[in-house]
Amino acid sequence: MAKPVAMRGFARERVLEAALELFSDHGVSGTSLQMIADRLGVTKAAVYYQFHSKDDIALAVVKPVFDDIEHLLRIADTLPTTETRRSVTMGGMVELIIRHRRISSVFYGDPTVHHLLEGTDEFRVVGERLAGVLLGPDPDNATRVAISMFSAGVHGCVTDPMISELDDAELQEILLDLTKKFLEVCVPSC
Amino acid sequence: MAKPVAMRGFARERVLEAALELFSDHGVSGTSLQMIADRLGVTKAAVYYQFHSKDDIALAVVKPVFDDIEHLLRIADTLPTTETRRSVTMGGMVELIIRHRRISSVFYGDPTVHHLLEGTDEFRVVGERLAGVLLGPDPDNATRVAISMFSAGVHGCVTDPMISELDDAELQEILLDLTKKFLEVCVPSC
DNA sequence: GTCTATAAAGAGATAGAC
DNA sequence: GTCTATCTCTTTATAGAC
Repeated sequence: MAKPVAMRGFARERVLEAALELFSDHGVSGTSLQMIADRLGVTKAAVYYQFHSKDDIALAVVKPVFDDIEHLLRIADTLPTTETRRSVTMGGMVELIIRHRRISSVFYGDPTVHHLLEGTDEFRVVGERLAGVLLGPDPDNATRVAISMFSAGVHGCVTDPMISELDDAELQEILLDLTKKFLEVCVPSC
Repeated sequence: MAKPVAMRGFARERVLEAALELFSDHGVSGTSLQMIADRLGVTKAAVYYQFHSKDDIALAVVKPVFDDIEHLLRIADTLPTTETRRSVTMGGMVELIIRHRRISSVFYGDPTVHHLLEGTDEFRVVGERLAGVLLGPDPDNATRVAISMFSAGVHGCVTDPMISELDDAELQEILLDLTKKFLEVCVPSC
């Protein structure tokens, strides 16, 4: 007899939730399948039933973020000018990163995950499209640096312990304001 | 007969150099002593002769950065106002991070290293003093977020592959300019 | 100061019982 | 779908020869 639909896939979600917490505490390389299993009170074999490898888990954890980025890029594609595409994408990224506050910081800057994403066409392509929209056509060096600093800054800031007391709404308001000012002053072509 | 002074400690430096390259490619957790030994063409035991543990290597790699931060903070301590202390420290950090371009990015945001540094009084204290100078007395939330974004942004940007073609001098010029503008526009108390 | 050898623990992953 | 048990490889780290 099949399990009710409402129950199906719950174990998978629990693995992802536990993995996310551990990844963000210890990094992906610093997290073992044993640690994930222990946190769930199950054995490694039970985890392997849900995912074929540790890489699979890491990719499944980040997937929702890339899905949202892709959605944002589809919206940006409908906009008429380079400038509006860029500013809408930057604002959208801020909201998106805060929505996935725990996830995005885990993966931005983690070399292990970087290599994993580079080796996964689906994700690499999204990253390249995002960079294309943020940089615009023929970006000069100052623009490149400003965009890089913005991206790293937002990702890094949302999980900075110094900031952790701020709730999502408050953080988003401040970050959107900073983003607007930053864009006006620091990106030459705006 | 003792080894000539000019030779002493060279093996140690070679270990640190190899470790730095591997750490920046694979993260600290993703790098094993075997990988370090292999890159040097020696055995693990030879590495263990120079350092008692992997943590020791990681701490020795970051030490020069913290030495320079401490030097910068001593300079900042001599300045009269909160604002000059902050702007001089921010500019100094930009130069310092570029000077240690390969090192600093490895460690900023790496959870393994974060825990290691938190557990080492010498380094934790420097980090706290730095945060104190950058934040100033009684920082509001917007200042906290701006400073956090600045720190993460500079660290993340210097090793962004998108930026890697820029040489140190060019990158420093752009980053110092961005820092100045950012400080004027984004930090409320300035 | 660098080696071989090895211990002891933990990693990722699989097979097969229930 | 979850377990026990196990395999194989790698890890950190030490002991002792040279």
